[in-house]
Amino acid sequence: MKNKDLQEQRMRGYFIQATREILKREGIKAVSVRNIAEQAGYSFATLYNYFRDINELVFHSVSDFHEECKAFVAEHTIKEPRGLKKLKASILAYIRYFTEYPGIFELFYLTNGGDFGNRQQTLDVISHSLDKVCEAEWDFCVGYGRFSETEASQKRAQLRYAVIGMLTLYLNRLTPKTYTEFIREANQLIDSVLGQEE
Amino acid sequence: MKNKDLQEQRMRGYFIQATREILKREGIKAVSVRNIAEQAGYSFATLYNYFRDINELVFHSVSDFHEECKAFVAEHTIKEPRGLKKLKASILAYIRYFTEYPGIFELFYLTNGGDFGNRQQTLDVISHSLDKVCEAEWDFCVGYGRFSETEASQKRAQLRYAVIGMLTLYLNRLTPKTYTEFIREANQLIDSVLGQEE
DNA sequence: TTAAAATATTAACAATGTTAATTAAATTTG
DNA sequence: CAAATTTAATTAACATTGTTAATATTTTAA
Repeated sequence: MKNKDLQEQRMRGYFIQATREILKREGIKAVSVRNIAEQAGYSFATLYNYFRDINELVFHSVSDFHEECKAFVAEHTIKEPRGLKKLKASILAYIRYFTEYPGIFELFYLTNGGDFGNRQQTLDVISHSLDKVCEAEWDFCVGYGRFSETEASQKRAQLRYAVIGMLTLYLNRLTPKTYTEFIREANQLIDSVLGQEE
Repeated sequence: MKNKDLQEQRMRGYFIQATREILKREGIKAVSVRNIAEQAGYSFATLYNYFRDINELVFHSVSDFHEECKAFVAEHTIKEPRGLKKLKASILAYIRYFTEYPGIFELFYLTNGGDFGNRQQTLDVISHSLDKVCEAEWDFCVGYGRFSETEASQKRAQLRYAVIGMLTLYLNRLTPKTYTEFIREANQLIDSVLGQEE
């Protein structure tokens, strides 16, 4: 029965891939059972043979996007010198990823997910998304004494929450009104938490 | 034609009131044209004689809830000594208001409002909601030299964003998992930003 | 090749927001 | 005060949503 599993996985993959594309391209409001199925090349009812409901499908994408985000940040900070500089650049790249794909931010933080499949695992991925992305750099900074352990953990928490708050207000409430202004505000915030590099 | 206006305002009031009640009681997912109309005692189509669409109705509640929130905070911090103590208590009360009425948090920060009526005004009310609630206490702290102007504005920004981020993760992503834990985390965050009271 | 099982599709339902057509109410006018 | 007209409220209808039940089709087994 190996073929069976393989085929089933393939089928699931088609729907997952379709969902990812729609999410990234048009955001969550464009995701519908019929939309996904069409993009996958099947009838909308077929979807229910492979997924319990549309939420399972949507939230399955979370881990994938988290990996993509990590790669995005790594790529855009590769030539930064390790330490505070790279830490700050990573946070800015994280912010930039979500401004480029606001639909993914919506999925991660704003979508009402009272009822999604892998619950706890998915929730954890989301909640510590920024922490994970910056993990190595935090360790590095603590390693060479830039921050104490408790200092680091305080600042990490401040940034974890503040970055989500900033993105929420900007992407969802248009505050600040322009991207330039928003990025300036983000820089100020990060500087004021991490301290100016000297 | 004074009666006309009066009657129209009354009618609008019935629908607005109904919307407020549903939002507070059951959150935004329970808000529907037919639901509102039933609670208001009219047919669902009547609603369209007084509001362009359901969004106008929903977002009209924002200012009201902001006032209510301010009153809530004032009431719950009335016996705190002015200054840092009262500032911190105000932020905690603000947080508590939204944990008691998560539907209102959803309305303020999480609902996709690409298209609501009084746009800019409503957006500003939301974005500076915490700032407004704490305005007097910030001024007081700056007044007696506890913080410099720039210090205050940095910390104010940090808290503005971080509080929204915390509430988002707690109410929408169940992190931390318990209310007790969440409040502990909130206290830590506020202390680490404002500095311990000595 | 035919019988059985698995899988995909169409049809149907309930709920959503919104608009058009229709009925009821209020107001103005003779 | 009664009839005509304007205003307001309701019912009907449509397009979209997620989901399930009933069919049609394809694949597998004998």
